[in-house]
Amino acid sequence: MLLSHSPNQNHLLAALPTADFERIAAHLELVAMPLGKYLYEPDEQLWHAYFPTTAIVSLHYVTESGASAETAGVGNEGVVGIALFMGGDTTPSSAMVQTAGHAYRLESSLLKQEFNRAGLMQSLLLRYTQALMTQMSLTAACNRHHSIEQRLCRWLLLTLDRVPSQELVITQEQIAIMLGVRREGITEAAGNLQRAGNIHYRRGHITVLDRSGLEASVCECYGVVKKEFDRLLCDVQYRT
Amino acid sequence: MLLSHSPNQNHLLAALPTADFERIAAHLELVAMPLGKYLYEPDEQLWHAYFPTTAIVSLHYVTESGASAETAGVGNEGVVGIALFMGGDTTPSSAMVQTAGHAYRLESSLLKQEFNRAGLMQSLLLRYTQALMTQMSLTAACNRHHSIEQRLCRWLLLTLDRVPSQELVITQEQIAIMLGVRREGITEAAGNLQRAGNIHYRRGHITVLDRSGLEASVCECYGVVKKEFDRLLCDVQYRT
DNA sequence: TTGCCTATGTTCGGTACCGCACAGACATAG
DNA sequence: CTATGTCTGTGCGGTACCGAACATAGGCAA
Repeated sequence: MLLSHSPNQNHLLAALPTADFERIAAHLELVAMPLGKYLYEPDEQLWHAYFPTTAIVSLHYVTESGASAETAGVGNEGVVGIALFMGGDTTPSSAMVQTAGHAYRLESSLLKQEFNRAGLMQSLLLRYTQALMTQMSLTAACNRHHSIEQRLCRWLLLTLDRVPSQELVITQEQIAIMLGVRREGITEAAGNLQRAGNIHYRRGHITVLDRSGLEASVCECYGVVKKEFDRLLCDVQYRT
Repeated sequence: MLLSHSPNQNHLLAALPTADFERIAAHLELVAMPLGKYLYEPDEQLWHAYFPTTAIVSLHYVTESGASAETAGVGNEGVVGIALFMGGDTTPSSAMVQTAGHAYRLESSLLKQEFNRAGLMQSLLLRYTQALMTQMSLTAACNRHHSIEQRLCRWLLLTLDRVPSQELVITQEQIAIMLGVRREGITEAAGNLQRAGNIHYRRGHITVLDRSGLEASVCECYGVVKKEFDRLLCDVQYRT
C-alpha cells in the first residue's frame, strides 16, 4: 500500500503492448477504493471501468428481501465494468469494494474505443470475461452442493491469491454476506479452521497460517476456477 | 416440429442484416438435437456453435462427486458455444440437450470470422453473452436463497418461454438434475403446483394449465432475467 | 393380454443451516 | 482509563432438504 502505484500492478493493463498502453496511459486515473464503496448499483449507468491493483471488488446480487450472494470477485487480475464493452452498459448486479486498496479507472468511452480497435485489448477483455463466466458458473454449482466450510476455504484462497500478504482485513459478517449465509455459520466454520491451525482470527483480521490446510479442505471449485484463469490469461506477455 | 425449418426461428440469426446473414446462410447446417445429447463436455474442444430453433440446451457443471447444477439454459433466443468467440475455445462446463428439437450449427472458424468483422453479429453475440452472464449470476443467488418450489417455477417459466406449446417433455428426475436437488424434492414441489391447479403432471410430460399461478409462486429471479434479456436484445430488427 | 421397465409417490431418520437471542471480548474514542 | 460500539462466540428450537428404501402405477413391447 505504501509503495508507489503503477498500472502494471493490474495484470490486464500490464499485458497490453506498449503502443496500446501508451494510448490510454494518460487517461488512467488512480482512485482510492475504500471498504464498502459501491462502484455501481443495480441498473445504474456506469461511467468508468476500474482496473484494481490492490483493491478487491465483489460482484454480487441482492435479492428483494435483502439477502445477497457474491457471484464473482475481481482483483488485480481483472476489471470491473464488463457491461461497458459487452454492450449492455448496466447490470442488475452490484459491485462493492470488499478489500480496500486502489484501482486505476478509465472513462467508459475510452474503454469502448480501445475495445473496438479489435486489438489485444479486446482479446484480453474477452478472455477475462470468459474466465469471469466460469467463476459465476462454478459459484452457482458450489452454492448448491458444497458446505459453508468448503465455500469459506474457496473464498479465502481466491482472495488470498489477489493480495500480497497473508492477512485479510474483513469481518465475519462481511464474509457471510459474500457467501450468502448467516454470520454464525462463518463463526462456526472459521472456528473449525482456527482450531485446525489453518487460520488465526482477530476482530476483523484473518491471518492464513497454513495455506495447504485450506487447500485440503476446499472443494474442487477453487482449483477449477484458478486453472481456468491461468489457462485463459497465461499466454500474455507482461511489460516491465 | 412438423413445420418447415428456418434459421429465422433463432432470434439471433433472425436479427442479422440480410447481407450478414447471406454470408453465412449457406454454411448453416440443420441438425437434430435428441434429448440427452451432449454438445460438449468439460474442456473438450468445440467445433461448432449451435443456434437452437426448437431445441433447448442446458449449460451445467458436474462436480467431482457427480452432482450437477444448471447455470443457464439456451433456447431459440441464443447460441451455444460462447467460448469460441470469447477466445477460450473450451469451458469446464457441459452442454446437454434438455428439450429435443433442432438447431442450426455453424463451423467455429466461420463464427469467429463473422465475429471479427465487428459488425452487428459481434454486437449481438456480446449482448447475448451479457444476458447469459446475468442468468448465471441470478442462478447463483437463487440457488442460495430460494426454495425448490420457487426455483422449479422459475425453471418452468424460463423453459416455457422457449417453446411454442404449453407442454414440456421431461421427467422429474431430469428437472432435479438441472436444479441440483433430489428427485423427491421435485416430486413434492410439482405435487404442490399440481394440487394448486397450476400444472398437470403425466409420466414425463408437464402441461402448464395456469401460467399466472406459476408467476405468483416464482421468485423475482425469473422476472429479472427475462427483463434483462428483453432489454439487451429488444432493439434488434428481425428479418422476415 | 401379460410382463417389464421406468416414472412417480411416500415414508423415515438424519443433518446442515436458519432465525433469534444474548453473552462476552476486543478496540477505539473520549 | 473508561465507555461505547462493534465483532465474535454460543445455545436454542425450527425447517428445508438430503439419503435411502420401498410401494405403486403408467406405458411400452411382445
